[in-house]
Parts: sequence; C-alpha cells; structure tokens
Amino acid sequence: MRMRQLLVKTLREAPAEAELTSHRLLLRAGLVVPLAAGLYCFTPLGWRVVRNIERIIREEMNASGALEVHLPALHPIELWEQSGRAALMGQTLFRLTDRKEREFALGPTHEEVISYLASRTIQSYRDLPVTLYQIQTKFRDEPRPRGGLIRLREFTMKDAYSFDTGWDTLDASYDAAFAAYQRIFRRAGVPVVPVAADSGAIGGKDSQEFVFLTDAGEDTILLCPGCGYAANAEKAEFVPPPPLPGEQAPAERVHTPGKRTIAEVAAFLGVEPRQTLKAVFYRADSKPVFVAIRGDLEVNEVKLKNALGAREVEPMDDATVRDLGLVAGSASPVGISGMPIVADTSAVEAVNLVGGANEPDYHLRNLNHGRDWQATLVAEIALARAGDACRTCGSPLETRRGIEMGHVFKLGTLYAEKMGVYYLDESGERRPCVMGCYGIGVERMLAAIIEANHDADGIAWPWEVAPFDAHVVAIGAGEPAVAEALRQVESALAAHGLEALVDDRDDSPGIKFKDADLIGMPARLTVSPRSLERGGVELRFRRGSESAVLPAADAAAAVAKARAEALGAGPA
RNA sequence: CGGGGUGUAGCUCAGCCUGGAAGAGCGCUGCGUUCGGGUCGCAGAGGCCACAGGUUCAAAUCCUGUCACCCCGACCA
Repeated sequence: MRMRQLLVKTLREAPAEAELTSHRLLLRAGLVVPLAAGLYCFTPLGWRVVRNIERIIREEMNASGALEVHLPALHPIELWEQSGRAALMGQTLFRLTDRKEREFALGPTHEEVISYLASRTIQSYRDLPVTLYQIQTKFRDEPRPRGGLIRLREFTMKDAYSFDTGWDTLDASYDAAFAAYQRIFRRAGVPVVPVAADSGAIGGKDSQEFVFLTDAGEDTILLCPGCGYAANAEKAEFVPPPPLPGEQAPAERVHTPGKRTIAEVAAFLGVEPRQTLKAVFYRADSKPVFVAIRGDLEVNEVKLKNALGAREVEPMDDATVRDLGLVAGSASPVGISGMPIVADTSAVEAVNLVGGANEPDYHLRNLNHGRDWQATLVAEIALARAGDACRTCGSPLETRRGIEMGHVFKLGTLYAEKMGVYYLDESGERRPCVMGCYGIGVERMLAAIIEANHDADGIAWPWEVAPFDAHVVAIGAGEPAVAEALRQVESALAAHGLEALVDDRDDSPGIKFKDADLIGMPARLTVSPRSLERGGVELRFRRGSESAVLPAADAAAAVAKARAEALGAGPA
C-alpha cells in the first residue's frame, strides 16, 4: 500500500483537547478524526487496527466454541420494558420513534435481543450449552464521554451470551469465556488483571473485570500484595482499622461552635476521626436514607445500593436536607425518624463516638449503637482505601487506577425468566436457561493498546494489531536504482505474506523517519542510494535500536522470522 | 446534572486588560532548492474571530444569553 493513497495525515502537534497519551497519539498518527463528543471517525489506517483487533477476538471466540451471530442495533422499546430495563437505563438509552409513532431504542447492550433470539431457537436441553456472540455497535448516551476512545457514546462491543441448563455447566461456559479473554488480551498486547467486580445495572452473581492498570484509568482497583486478591473499589472487601477499645460512657452534649466537618470536630474535641460518627444523606430510588458510618471511612455508594436493594442511589440535594430538618454538619442518627437508618458495621462496633446533636454548633460525646441510636439496617458499606487490611490475608491493600477492558459475569435465570428463554429437560420439565454474559470494548482496547505500547516517538504496535507489518521508507526514489530496489523489497515482503506501507511521499528523510516512528509499524525498511551502496536495504525494528543492511530478500525473511517469533511467543 | 476551563486559519497559539484595517509558526498549493532524523527560498490559497442579542460613531476586544468542546465527580466496554 502506497502511503499517498492511504490518506495518512499526521499531526506535528496534538489538538489541545487531547490529554491522554492514547488520545494524543490516535489524533497525531491520524487514526481517528473526532465528530462530536464521544463520536469518532476512523481513517483507513485506524480502521485496519480495529479490524485486526476484531480478527483476534473472532478467532479466540470461535476457538472457544462460541458461535457468531448478528443482532439489530435498533430495538423495539417493548423488549426493554419487558426486562424492566427501560426505566433502569434511564437517559443512557437513546430513544427514537418511527413514522408510525412506534418507539425504539438504539441498543446499549443486547441481553434483551439475544434472549429473544435464544427463546426462538433453544427448545431442549439437547440444544445446550451454547454461547452466542457478536461484534456490534452499541449506543449509550453517556453523561460524560471522555478520554478519546476510552468512553464513547457509539462504540463497538464484542458481546457474548452463554446459555446453560444449570449453574454447574454455566461455570464451564464462564471459564471458557474467561480463558478466551486472557488469550485475546495477550495477543493484542494489553496487560490485564482479572478483578472481582460489582455486576452493575445488568445484575447477576459472580462478576469479574479485566482491568488494564494505568494512571489514565477511571476506576480504582484494590490489590493485595500478600495473597493476590484484586477487586474493583466498589466491590473490594477489606477490614477497616479497628475501633479504639473502651467501656461505654454516658452521653454528653458539647458546644462545638462553627465545627462542621469530621476533621474540625475531631481536632476541636481532641479525638481521632475513627472516634467520630459520620452522617451522610442519600436518596435511594427517590426515598430519603440516613447513613451512619465511622468518621474515618467513606461511603461506598455501590455497596449501599446493593445493601438497600435499590436501583439508584444519589446524594441528597441540599433543599431536601433542609426540608427534612436534617442539620448538615451536626447530624447523627440519634432521634432520627421517618427514614431508614443504614449503618456501616464500623459505626455499630465502635464505642463512645462523637456525633452530631442534630442542632447547629452542638455535638454529642460517647454515642453507642443500641443505647443511643438504632440502625434499621447494618451492612458493610465502606469504601476500601490503600492501607486497609486484606480480608483474606491481612496484608495492607494497595490501590491502582485502571481501565475496564472486559467484563464477564454470571447472569443466572433473571433474563431467561423475564424474556422467556426456557428449555425442556430430560424429564420434560420446562426450565429457564442459566445465562452468562461477556463483553469487550473494541475501541477502548485500541486506546489501551496504544497506552501500553508507545514511547516518546510514537506508537509501537504489537505485530498482531499493527496496520501493516513493515514500513518501507524510500529515499531518493527518483533514482532508477532506488525505484528498482523498492520494487524488489515490496515483492520480497509480499512473498512472505507480509503487508507493507510504502512511504512514497516527496518529503525529506527526516519527515519520513519521524512519521514512521509515530505511526509505529513493527519493522522499518529503508531503501536509499546509501543503503544500496552498502548492499541492500536497511532493516530496523520499531522497538530496537540496532539496524542492519541486507539484500531485499534477506531483509524480508528477517521480518517474517521476527513476526513469527513474536506471534509464537505472544506480543513483546 | 454539580464544579472548573476553553472557543480567533486544517493544527498550536498571539491579539482582548486599555474598542479604531484579523496576525505568527506549522500544515496545504505552485516553482525552485535540498536529500539519512520534522531542509531552505520565493509566490499563493485559507478566517461570519462559536452563535444570538445589546452598548458604541466604531466590537475578536465591553455586557447579556445560548451552544459546542475539554477536564474533575455520579455511570459503563
């Protein structure tokens, strides 16, 4: 492929809006062009990478025994109402109306539609187990698209769904998907760690995310150096610092003028933050909830939501706080009525805490659960932090930032029951299928590949996803000897089944070398009068610093060998 | 939706405070030059200064509103 024909337009400087490395390189290398927030056009060069990623996914999914299907992106809204998720997805669901006023949604995911297809095709236990997948465009009206390709409003997802007769065989389907994912990420050159995760809006049981650890990530991951436990912060189990021991003392009202925050009150009264009781107000599915937690801890809203069995939890707005007569800055569960009081176990186990007096500028000392206040519900709803103890081995947990690349989880029978996916078992009894579901974000993977495979000069593609195997730079292409050598190089590469991008532009050598580094093909071949004098073409690998001059055929063979070795051993 | 920031040429940005003929570098087109790490010269094309309203003799510049985009939070692949 000649570079002139590929519409490769590199940028010397990245547009100001790009902050993430991957975003900057995507734009500078001319792989994508932004259209609107969360929407990108792919150029011929960028699309080749996307297709390579999809090829890897397809190969590994097929190898795992999954079957590729294709489902519409346009969904009748009734399907979403049937599952109950039309309301759950809220504004994230793009909605539209056809000419007959029938309502549709643009699919943000496909549990509903795959269930429809499954309900029409699965009849007997003899049809099971089966895993169906597709690589399809998803639409989500995200509140905040971000980071270039990290969070899009229209994106490509490989989504797979397994159907089993029971939980035991679901485990096998889940494990097969899990193994396929590990192969996919390894081949694509994205280092990932599997972490325990919350199953989120889709619901279900066991759930794991494949997370690419990077400072650019939007998720917080807790890792245990002792036993290898890894979990998303919203899911992570841990042991908070222990409470201070002591005998229950009589409650006492103290004047705390102008002291509102935990830090202020603790300092004023000469106690540690873990000797205080923090009050936080939420609305769970629009209903007010009073949350009590030890002062040194923060509320994990996902755990709170799960403890309440709520669909949605959001911080209470100031107006509602006032209307309910809650005293922000001096609130405690003492004497609170008319709303549930959810307490973290930390608040229940500690003794003699300092809490609000529910009147401005006053606090109470020596509050004790059971005596001074009573929780409606006690649960573990605190957010894990770096340094907290691992639940399994007691080691201090570490935190890292990460990007969720893929998610696998066990759905169970929820969708099967709502959407009518049943089979007849050996005894002729009608049973719901036990489902699992598995997703990978394709564009996000592209961004992660760049985050994980670049240097100061640009992208350094892993062989499997590189848009071309070799970048051929011609210097002095006007000279017949160079032009002839160029043809030899091209045919030698082609003879090995290698794809080459030939820089035939009429630019200076410096520009061509800079662009070759930026665009990042694994191998670079330079053809010039100088190289011909030395006996052939110069071969250099993007990740190496040495170069060698070889006859065209030998150079092509060396590229083929390097490629084969890299593919055999996994990407460098 | 809450908080912060930015909108001037394809890209990076000056100009705005203090109103008075729209600029630079890069990129693009043409000619020449150069030819192993973003050559050099000459000549060009390219802007409704985000949009709307207002103030003024006069608005990129001052005022009001709107929109878009980016960043931080709540959500997800």
